[in-house]
Amino acid sequence: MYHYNKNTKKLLLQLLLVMGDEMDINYELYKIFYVVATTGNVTAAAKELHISQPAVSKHIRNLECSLGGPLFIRSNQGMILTETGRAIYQSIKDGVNAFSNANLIFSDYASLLKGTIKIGISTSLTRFYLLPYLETFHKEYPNITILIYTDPSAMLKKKLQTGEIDFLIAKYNGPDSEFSFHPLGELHDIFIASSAYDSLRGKNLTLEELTKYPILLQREPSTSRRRFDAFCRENNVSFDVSTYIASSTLLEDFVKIGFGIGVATKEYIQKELDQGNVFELSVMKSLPSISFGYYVLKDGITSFSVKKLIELLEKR
Amino acid sequence: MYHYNKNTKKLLLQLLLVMGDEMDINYELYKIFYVVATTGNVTAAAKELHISQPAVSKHIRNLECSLGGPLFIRSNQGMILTETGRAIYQSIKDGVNAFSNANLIFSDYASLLKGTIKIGISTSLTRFYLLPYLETFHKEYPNITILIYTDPSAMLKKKLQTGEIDFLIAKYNGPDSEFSFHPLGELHDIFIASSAYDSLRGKNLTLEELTKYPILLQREPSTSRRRFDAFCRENNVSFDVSTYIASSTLLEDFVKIGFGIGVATKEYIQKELDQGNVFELSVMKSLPSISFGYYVLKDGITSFSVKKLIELLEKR
DNA sequence: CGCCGTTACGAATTACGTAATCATA
DNA sequence: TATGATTACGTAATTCGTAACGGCG
Repeated sequence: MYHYNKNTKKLLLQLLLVMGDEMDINYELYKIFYVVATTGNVTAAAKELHISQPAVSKHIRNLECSLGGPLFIRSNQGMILTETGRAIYQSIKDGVNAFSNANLIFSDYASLLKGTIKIGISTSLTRFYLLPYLETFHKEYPNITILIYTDPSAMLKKKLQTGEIDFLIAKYNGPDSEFSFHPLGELHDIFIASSAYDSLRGKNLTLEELTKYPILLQREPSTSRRRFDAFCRENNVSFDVSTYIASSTLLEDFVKIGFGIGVATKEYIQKELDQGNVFELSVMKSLPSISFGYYVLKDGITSFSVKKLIELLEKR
Repeated sequence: MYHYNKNTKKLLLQLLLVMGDEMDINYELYKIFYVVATTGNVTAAAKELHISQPAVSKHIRNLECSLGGPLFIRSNQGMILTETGRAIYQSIKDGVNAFSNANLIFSDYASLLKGTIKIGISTSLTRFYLLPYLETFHKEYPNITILIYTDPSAMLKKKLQTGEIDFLIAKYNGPDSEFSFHPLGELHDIFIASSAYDSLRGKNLTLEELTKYPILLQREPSTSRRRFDAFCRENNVSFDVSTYIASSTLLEDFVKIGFGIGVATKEYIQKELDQGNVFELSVMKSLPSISFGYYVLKDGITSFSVKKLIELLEKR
């Protein structure tokens, strides 16, 4: 009744392996089985599967041969499950549902109903640049989890390498072999002072003149610091750095109470400038502007949600 | 990065159907995905799947194309699941397990660790014939459920037609279009009497002589009764049927208390004969013997367990 | 150079659909 | 005769494996 002329090779393998993982049966056949079992009808199943009736018939036969026994009782009224067929039906249904579920989950991710974005970015850049984008993004995709990592940029690059974060927003740091950089904007370092230095307000100063005043810099060996040092060397000036400050907000505070002249990123302290707590010194040779943007791994495989957020960032 | 050059036709269909049942993805690809995800390694997966490395690689690519997004991050160290890949992994694992489970269940049935046998058979035939076989069978396959249906044979044949029972053990009833009959043995109807008729013991009687005595027959319009009537017609004798008895055991009881001469199947009452409660009358013209055996539907699709039991019955 | 994944391509298999066949109500 | 399953068979598509390639430590 059953023609075991097929799968001879596979059956041999199976025998040689002495009960393999039972994964050797073509899963497509289970799909066909499921549809035929639920419809009880090869014709209807064929329609549902978008293949011809004989194809379905043959698939069922193949499954029965692969397993080694009948699953359906054929009649001119349709296909009725045998006892064995009924016995395996539930498991196969479970399998089909599980696969459908996998599909749905994938769809959730693809349609941004689910997902996680891990961003490496400094708090300053977050406040100045990222926050409004996150607000927009979160409004549209409220179920995407966003994680912000604020380690120093050197560590963030390591995390980007290892995949701990999806991408990194930071200042441009020269060409790189394993990351690709995409600019998003420009930052400008400026000299700032408080009312204690009101005499300097409005004056167009030279760098030499500035060196007469105490300068406040960030302590941390950041790229900003290195750039400032390079700037000084290039212009043959040397500042009397009175104090190194740990954080940029603290630096603002020191400037405000008149401790000295600070070097800060204009965009980060725009609010302070607007409020008049500090003012920008007019210097003839301005500090070089620096580009910031996002870094991603060069292979560029990113999740749907990351793609979408980056798309949003690049839109403007 | 992804080449959507494949499945164009299927994708079109999917679009036209506006979110189909999500069954359109080749389930084989899920199997491949599962193995690659668990091994984290295309090479190892290829070995496990008994196909070549490039084949696995291409399958994974096809799955990613079918779904519409990446599932793995490729590296020269192996394959790492993306967030989305991790998200669907569990469901796919569930599906694979469900299908494996279906396989195991099938194996249980094929190896007779599970199963049900529904037999139609009279109580007499059960006691006389079937019981020892069932004992043997049950000893070897204790987990097979055996159900005995003892309706009249006409109803049992209907149940066999509808599939309510797997096969039917009964006396031969002439050729049949939808059942096939396989003989298992012979039954012999005899005339019996108790000590009240001791005068007849040892005598070689003619049928005419027998007609002088009251005859006890089964009331129910069984095939046995019809055969007996036919026998009488053929031999031009007419019995004075004093009493019709409902059941064969009751008939024995009536014979035992000397109510008359009974017609019974020798094999069924062998114990009574051995115990000397009743004796067989020696009649010159003996009642015709009748074959009994099992009936199955002509298409002959039976479960593993039914096959095995029938095999046992036919062995001797 | 070895490991691992991908691409290319020709050969073999398979899956498919059309048409014909069978069986039953 | 109509419905539904199976068989036959030629075609078309897919799958597979071999070989070659590319990146990385």
